[in-house]
Amino acid sequence: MRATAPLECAVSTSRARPRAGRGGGMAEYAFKELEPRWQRHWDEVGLGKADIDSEKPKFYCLMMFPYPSGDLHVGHGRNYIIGDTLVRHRLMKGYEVLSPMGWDAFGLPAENAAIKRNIHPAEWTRRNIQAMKSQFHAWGILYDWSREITTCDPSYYKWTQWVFCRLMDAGLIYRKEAPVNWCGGLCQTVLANEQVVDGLCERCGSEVGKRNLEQWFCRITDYAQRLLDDIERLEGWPEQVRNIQRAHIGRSEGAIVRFRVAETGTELPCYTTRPDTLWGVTYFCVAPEHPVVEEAIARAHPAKRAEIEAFRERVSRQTNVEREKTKEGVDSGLTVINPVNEERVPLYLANYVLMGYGTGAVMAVPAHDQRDFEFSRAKGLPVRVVIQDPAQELSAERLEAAYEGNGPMVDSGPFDGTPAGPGSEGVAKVIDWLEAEGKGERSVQFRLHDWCISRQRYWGAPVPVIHCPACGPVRVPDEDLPVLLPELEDFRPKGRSVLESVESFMNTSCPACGGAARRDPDTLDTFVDSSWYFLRYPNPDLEDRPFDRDVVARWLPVHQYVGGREHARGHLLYSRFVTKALSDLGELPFDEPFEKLFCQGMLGMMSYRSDEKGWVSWREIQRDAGGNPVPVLVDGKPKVDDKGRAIFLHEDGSEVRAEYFKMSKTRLNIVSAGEMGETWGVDTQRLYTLAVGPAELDAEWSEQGVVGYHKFLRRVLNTVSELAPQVQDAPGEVDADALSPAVRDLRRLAHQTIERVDRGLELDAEGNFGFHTAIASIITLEHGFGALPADASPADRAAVREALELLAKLLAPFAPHLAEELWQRHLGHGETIFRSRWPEPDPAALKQDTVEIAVQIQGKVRDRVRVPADADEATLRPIVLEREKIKPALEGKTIKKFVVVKNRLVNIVAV
RNA sequence: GGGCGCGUGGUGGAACGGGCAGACACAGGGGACUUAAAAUCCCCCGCCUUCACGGGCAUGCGGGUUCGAAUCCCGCCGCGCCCA
Repeated sequence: MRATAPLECAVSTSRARPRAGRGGGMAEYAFKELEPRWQRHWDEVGLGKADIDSEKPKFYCLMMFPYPSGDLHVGHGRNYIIGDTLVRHRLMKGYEVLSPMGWDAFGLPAENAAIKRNIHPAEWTRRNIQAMKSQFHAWGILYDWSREITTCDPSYYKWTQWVFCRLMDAGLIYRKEAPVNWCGGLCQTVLANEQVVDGLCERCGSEVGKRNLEQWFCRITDYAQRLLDDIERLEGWPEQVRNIQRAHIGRSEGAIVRFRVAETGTELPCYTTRPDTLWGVTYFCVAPEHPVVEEAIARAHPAKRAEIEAFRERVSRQTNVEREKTKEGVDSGLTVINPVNEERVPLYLANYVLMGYGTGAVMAVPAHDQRDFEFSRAKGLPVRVVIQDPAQELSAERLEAAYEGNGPMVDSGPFDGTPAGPGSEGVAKVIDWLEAEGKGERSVQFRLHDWCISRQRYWGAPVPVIHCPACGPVRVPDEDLPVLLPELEDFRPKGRSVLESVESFMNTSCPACGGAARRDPDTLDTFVDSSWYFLRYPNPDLEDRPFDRDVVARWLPVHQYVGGREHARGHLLYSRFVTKALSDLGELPFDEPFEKLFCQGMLGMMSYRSDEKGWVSWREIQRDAGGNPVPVLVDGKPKVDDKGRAIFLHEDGSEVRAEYFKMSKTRLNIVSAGEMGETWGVDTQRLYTLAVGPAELDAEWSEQGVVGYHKFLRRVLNTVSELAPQVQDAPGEVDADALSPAVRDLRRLAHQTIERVDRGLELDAEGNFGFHTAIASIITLEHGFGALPADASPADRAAVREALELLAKLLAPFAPHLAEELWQRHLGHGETIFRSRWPEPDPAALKQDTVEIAVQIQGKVRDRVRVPADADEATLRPIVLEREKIKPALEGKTIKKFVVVKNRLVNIVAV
């Protein structure tokens, strides 16, 4: 693309501006000095403080609060840098901004780390909070620290317990014995499904087994339909996260069909989404844990009995993932009667049937379900086709895979010929018929399970319940909250609840009858802590309530939530649920917590590994002058290993292979936040973090890239420090009509940049920000400045001054320290730039007299021509047709069409 | 296997509702300044072709709609994510 116009005048081509050399007045970019200086200044003027009673429009910007886990690397920074960029932009736009921060300080990571280091979790947590807080400060992130929340603080978890009590009052809390994921390794505790990855513990990597425990559950399934329906309202959420939630809730429609055991008459209700295939049932499966298995054992011959028991025992040790993969089963010896045709089919125990889903019993239709098909082939069970493929005749003998498509029903009694298939009319008709015949009924099922909220660990909020021998479980009265977590020396897991062995904690009296009673020894899942924390920030000091209804009504739902995609199922779903439950209880006047959500991608970096040394630091790799790793060459080509990974040289001469990963300590591919700030400054980090690529995508951190943005900031400083003194005495108002052409161009560019930056700082239609394009446009603006002639007119000086101020303001959300330095030190303002007014583009400044348009013939660009702005066909036609590149090409042809796209192009169609 | 999404230079990526493809940056090349280096500044940089002016081909591949397609539609191929 060509430059807008060749600029003859001195201002606005960089070429014309003599750059000062060393000692020639070039300002030193002393980021180490100026960054802390302005951070102190912002503290002093209380820039991060929110006035909760302000009348101004409000912006509640929330960044997911972290586990206080220790050192931060630049990859961690992305979340907070994105949030703070928005915060500073909205501040300048005149919003009252609430930007709080806190600590998700309870939970396994804190406890495991504390055990490993042999210090108390409270102390470990306190230190980490200290370290992280000062890092946030050093990053220049504005928080209202007077609203800081720490979930392990009794003044906070008192209200977490209060939330539990409200849910309990609402009948949403219950106890049940349930097989739960049990980490037998370091954690020694129950894990949520989200914490089990590929059958291994997410935290410690140990194998996860099964255990039956009496647990506290929360009836989130009561809200499944609403949680699903209201996803439609979350228009400010990424579509991907909405999809994950829809899938996780997993609504399906079908029927419960009443099968029964032929030998004993026991009812075996079974849920199916495909009642149209009922006539194709050739066997029946139950989970090995199903109660009916006891009947089978009781009636079986001894050999059979042993087989069943062995199978059940073996499956009990399998993880759910294994169970779904392997598809094993054993005949129970019993048979089951299919209510639609009174046929008797064999009853199997199958490992892939899980007790937790539906009724733990499934009908098997090998012809129309692939899983059943595979199982039937393995066991030699019959196959019966009951839906015909309209494309080709299916027969049970020749079938090579289940047919799961649509077609007419066959061999299905009264339904022969009915169109059937997933979600078809046949399904609906069969359900109506089942209901009419009393053989079953319509049913909606969800994949979502109730939320297990109890943990057998120490580092959590105690469950505020007292077990009384006379009254049963009684919740602790509100006035007795909090139930304090006792201070323990030894809090290591011992295979049961840690608190159970603390007699002084356990022994208490029943709040109902006053008799001797025992406390509940479990602690709450940390997802409970974080399911309501956003309600506390606007009123963190309330002592008699968790939040003030009127205050949260004014400030919530959170206007912009920023955080990682990994919380799509857990935290975000639980927060939505708790908000709805509290809303139903009349505690809240809204039922969705987060209006808009943005999920940033992760930052990664090349990591290097050798066979002998394992992972090595990226710092130890040999590099060329440009800072690029030197590839090992074989026959002049870069050497790669069998997986195509490039080979480089370690500083000791050994070969290492490169692989890209998200930043992690184990792979040594991290850049620590502190080191980054030391070397390049936090403005450089902030700018690079946002410029490196679209914020919603993962991106690769590179040292060379960092340097590029550092140089840009230095260039900005030079430009402003050189030009500002020359326009100090310029008139305050810009006389737009008196500008030289070059300055007019500069002014137009500056005002265009306002539009571009504003656009990048608002969510677009796809739910993404455009930080990187906003920064690109600021760079373009900087390129637009040139040297100012000594005899420049007052009007030109005023416009250059305006453009310099715009440059500083537009840069402010991204590189706040440097922008403040430019604003106060170089442009001579007495108050922080963040209390100056964010600029509005001037429509007059944006206007152009002439524009360059493309001239196409048959859709191919043949010429470019400068024409008056907004010219119509009548004006353009004579200009274009006389062009020396166009005229000959149309010789002897008739123009059939003359398409004009205003200010962009004309397209001539001629034959 | 199902659902969703994505394929643009050496690289990350721009292209606002179909309208000049490659903004901006990194990497690379050349030059200025300098005793030299660093720093800084300037120029070039999709592919092919041409001494040059220019021309041809280009947004994974093949079709279609349109005056005009990276963008819309259909079919392939490849990748990613989520759920199995």
